Amino acid sequence: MGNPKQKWTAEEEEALRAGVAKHGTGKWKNIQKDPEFNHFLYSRSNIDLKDKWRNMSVSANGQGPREKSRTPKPKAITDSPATAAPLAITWTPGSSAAAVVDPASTDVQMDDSSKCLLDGKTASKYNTMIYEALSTLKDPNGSDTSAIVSFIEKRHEVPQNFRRLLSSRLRRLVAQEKLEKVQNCYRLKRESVNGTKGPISKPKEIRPRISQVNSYLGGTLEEAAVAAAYQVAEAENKSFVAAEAVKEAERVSKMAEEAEAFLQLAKEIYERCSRGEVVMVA
DNA sequence: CTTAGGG
DNA sequence: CCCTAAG
Repeated sequence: MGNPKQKWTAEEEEALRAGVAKHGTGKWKNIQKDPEFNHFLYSRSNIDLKDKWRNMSVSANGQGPREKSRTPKPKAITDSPATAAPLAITWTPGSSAAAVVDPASTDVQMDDSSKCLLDGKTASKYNTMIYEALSTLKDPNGSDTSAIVSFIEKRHEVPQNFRRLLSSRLRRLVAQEKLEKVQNCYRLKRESVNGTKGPISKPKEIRPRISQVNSYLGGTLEEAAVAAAYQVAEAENKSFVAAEAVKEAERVSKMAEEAEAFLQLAKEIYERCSRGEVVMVA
């Protein structure tokens, strides 16, 4: 849950620079796959590397306009790592502008401003769709890409090339150990505090919330009806998930009861022993 | 599926 | 980060 925004760490940037130095510009997939860098870049895709390198380059150019001789993307393979892109930047979704961060400060901080509420929900719309599909399909062996695609297509508007996007997303989620891949099937994996700095995964509270039928404001009545149908389906899905959670809670509380009963038994045995009685335990 | 570039 | 167009 710590990666709706996924800020780049200093380690990742270093690995990217070293990777470019080793493989050259444009070999993003190789860099990502390289075992030497994969340790830092496993949660990034080749496309992410490309975007990041572009951002670092513009940042470097923007800072020192007077010195343009230092080309940040050398085609030639350089022996020495860390040739360019000295500054760290933060990527902003809405605009092409990038905020420059003080290079002196180690950006190993976390936003304690705690966007806890937005945290999980702000995740790429596609990730939540995937979780929705997997938690509903509940296939013990996992669901393959086709099953997931067809499920999502029933409730959300998706682009034409959605299948391709979906598979990339799935692969990345597997890499982040958020999902489990069996053969060609993907299964929902238990929430674990993975390598990325995620504080403590708070149990997501399940509250069926009636959201507005937006995105269809300017549409026809029919479109609104379709949207409403989607939301009904989604609500049903959520109540199903909620039911599962209740079952789990009941199971836990039953365990607690048994534990307490056992504790009572132990007490009694202790009492009788201290009175000198001989206690036989069957 | 991978890159490149625009949004 | 998402999307689209090409190899």
